[in-house]
Amino acid sequence: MVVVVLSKAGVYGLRAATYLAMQPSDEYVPISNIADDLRISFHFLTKVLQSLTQVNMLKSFRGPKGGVTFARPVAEISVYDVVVAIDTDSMFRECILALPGCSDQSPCPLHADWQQIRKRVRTLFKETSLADMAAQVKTKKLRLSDIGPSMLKS
Amino acid sequence: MVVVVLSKAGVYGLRAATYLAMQPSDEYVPISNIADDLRISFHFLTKVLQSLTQVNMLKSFRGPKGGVTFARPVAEISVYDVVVAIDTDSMFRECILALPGCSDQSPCPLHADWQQIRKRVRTLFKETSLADMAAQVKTKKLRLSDIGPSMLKS
DNA sequence: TTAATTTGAGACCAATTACTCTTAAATAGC
DNA sequence: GCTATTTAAGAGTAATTGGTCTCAAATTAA
Ligand code: FES
Ligand code: FES
Repeated sequence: MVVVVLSKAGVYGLRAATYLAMQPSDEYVPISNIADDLRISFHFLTKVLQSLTQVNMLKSFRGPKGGVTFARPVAEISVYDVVVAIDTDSMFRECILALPGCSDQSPCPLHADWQQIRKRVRTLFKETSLADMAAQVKTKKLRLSDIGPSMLKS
Repeated sequence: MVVVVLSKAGVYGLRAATYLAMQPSDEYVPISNIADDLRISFHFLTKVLQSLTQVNMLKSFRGPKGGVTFARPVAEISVYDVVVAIDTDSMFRECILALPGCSDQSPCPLHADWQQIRKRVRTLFKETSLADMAAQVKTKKLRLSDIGPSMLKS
């Protein structure tokens, strides 16, 4: 596929990051907890979250009482950071017609309009922090898994 | 992949449809011509364009002097029509976090914003006709293949 | 020190998407 | 009728993505 806003890995990563942002910031949370609560495959999620630890967004700790936690305040981490770490930023750079060298200098017939739209997506992702995401889920009881609003462990 | 604006098939279909919209509307154009000019695999493009003939957007004709041509005026066919015929409209319906049942009634934390953005994409696609696309390429000499502006057969 | 718990790394398998190839059917022109 | 040209249909293959599994390494606690 060519013009992809989010891959499955990106989706799982974002959901997990939001979930983790809802937890006390000083505790390591086992990936198995996240996977269980969000109904995501534990092994797959482990691999996805590794791309976040590799860019030092998460820190991890092995062994009993281990898990993952954010390396910096969730108010300072944006959806964009998460998505790009997992899926790269190609969606924000590449031509919607998949022509090489998307730019204002060599535009395709949709370039001007697509440019605007993807800028909006970028702005949305950049201006939404994981703290915002977590707050939405908590205060407005929005859903983060397929099991309805806040059947999460509360 | 989960949130996909355009698949490769969708991209090829759109490029080919735009190319075809640049040709005289009363002639059948062989798919091999389109494939050659746009540097797309002939067999793959054939299959992609079949989804357009199957929804009666294109009509086709076999044999010598055969090919494909639009079944109605290109001013009346939108980018949206082409994209949906090839890729379905799932991008305009499904949750960006891939949660089941995207709607204002059971929103995820990104729903309100994502709703707006995909509505814009939808509007762009719906309001851009293939005649518009063709005119852009012709009058502004924008590119439609990877070989620079209008090295198409002119 | 041993056993249990947890992430890390990567091999492996499955599913989906992208692409190719072969054969058939329709049509034109000789 | 015969041959060449073209789309139709679909089987088959390759590449990418999604997902599983195994084993190693780190850490805790008994
Ligand atoms: S979106 Fe096509 S060239 Fe930029
Ligand atoms: S975009 Fe997530 S519920 Fe609509």
